[in-house]
Amino acid sequence: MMKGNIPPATIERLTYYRRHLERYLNRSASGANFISSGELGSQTHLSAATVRRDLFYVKPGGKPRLGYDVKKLCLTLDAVLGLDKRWKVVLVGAGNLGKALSFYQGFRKLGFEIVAIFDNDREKVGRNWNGIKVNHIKNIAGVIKSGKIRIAVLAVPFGAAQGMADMLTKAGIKAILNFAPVSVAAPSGVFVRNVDLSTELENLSHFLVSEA
Amino acid sequence: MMKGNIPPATIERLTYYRRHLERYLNRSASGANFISSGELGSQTHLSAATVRRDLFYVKPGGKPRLGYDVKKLCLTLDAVLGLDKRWKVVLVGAGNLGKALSFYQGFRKLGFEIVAIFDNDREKVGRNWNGIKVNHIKNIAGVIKSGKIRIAVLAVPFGAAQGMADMLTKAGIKAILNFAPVSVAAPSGVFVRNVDLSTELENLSHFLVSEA
DNA sequence: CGATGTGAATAATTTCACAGCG
DNA sequence: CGCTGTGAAATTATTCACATCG
Repeated sequence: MMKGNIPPATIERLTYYRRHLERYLNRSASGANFISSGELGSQTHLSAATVRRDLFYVKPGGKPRLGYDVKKLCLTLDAVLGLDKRWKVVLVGAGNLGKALSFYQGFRKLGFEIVAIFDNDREKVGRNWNGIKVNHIKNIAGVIKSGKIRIAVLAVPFGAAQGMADMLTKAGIKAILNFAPVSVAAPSGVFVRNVDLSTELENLSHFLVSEA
Repeated sequence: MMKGNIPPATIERLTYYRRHLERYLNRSASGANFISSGELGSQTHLSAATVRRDLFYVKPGGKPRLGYDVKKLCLTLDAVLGLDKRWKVVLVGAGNLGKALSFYQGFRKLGFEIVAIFDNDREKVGRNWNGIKVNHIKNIAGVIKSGKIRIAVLAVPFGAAQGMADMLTKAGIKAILNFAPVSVAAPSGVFVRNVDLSTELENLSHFLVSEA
């Protein structure tokens, strides 16, 4: 791999580019198909300069007057984003959000497969969601270790998040996507990404009150 | 209001601070209760310098040797973030994600109330979720206008997102939280926030492949 | 003192602008 | 030509460091 260091802001946009390029691939099965930084920018609502600067980090091999070979660019982005592999994922928390995530089609298409779901509520244990049985949390370390699973999605309440994150890292998890409304900490070497749905709404209301 | 211009990165963190302060408020009902930038920083996994710089934008009125009056700080943040008001929200898309969002407790607590849910699937129209009947999409403009609703949450598939966003802005929506895996555009004066669950996972896999 | 508030320094990100290639 | 690739400039964000206040 060894890709130098790509800024986080760029990584985030690379995933957008990849998704929009997918449409291109689907539309024309024909051989050579090129896209310019300007076109990709207008599709993603970003400037051509931003697109070129971002792609610069991954050595996209664009051609003057033509742009980027879409198929080749996708392969390059997949390698950078780790989408050329399949990833087993455990989901912790079988509430409404956990359920939505377990049924979310987008994950599997990108190579992320939820292989186990855990909760501490005996009421929920044993239910079958999208082909996966909800398992009791006490079994999680065993499943992670025997399956050599490195990615976890956390969809548990505020108070339970940090404790679960600790349990996950102890069991060998290396990357956590946390949906609890509290940012969780992890030892270095473990990557945590916090997504807070309420925060996102608050951004909107701040915009509305700062207008006028 | 008129708060000067607060950087987007700071706004995002202000919402975190607010959430963590909530715990403080709940724990001690006693009168004066102060928190320092250092304490707040260690709770949120940020540096004291970042906390002070962020709060600087909202004139928090901290006291040397003591820190910030928690109750007063909450009120200040609420005003900046628009949490001292109640916001009516429409939800578009009654799939699994839409369902999780409609049952999500966090929104209502912050003053965001989902008052209507829309879908174009006749199969789903009429169902009752958390006290709200799923309505047909054809009625959305009327509901938005008569309710003077300004915030919408979009949880529809890729292909439907931009069209729906256009319909929403035409009906008077001023802020959109978009969960579709495509960023949508809107005229200036309308604020769009894109949240892509797949993107978040891709950040994790990039981290895992860039290690080693 | 030990905390805030805040200029100033540093770092990161975005944007510009243009040489050079096919 | 019209595009990429890429230094350099501009902007934005973070961190430092310290005067100041209760």
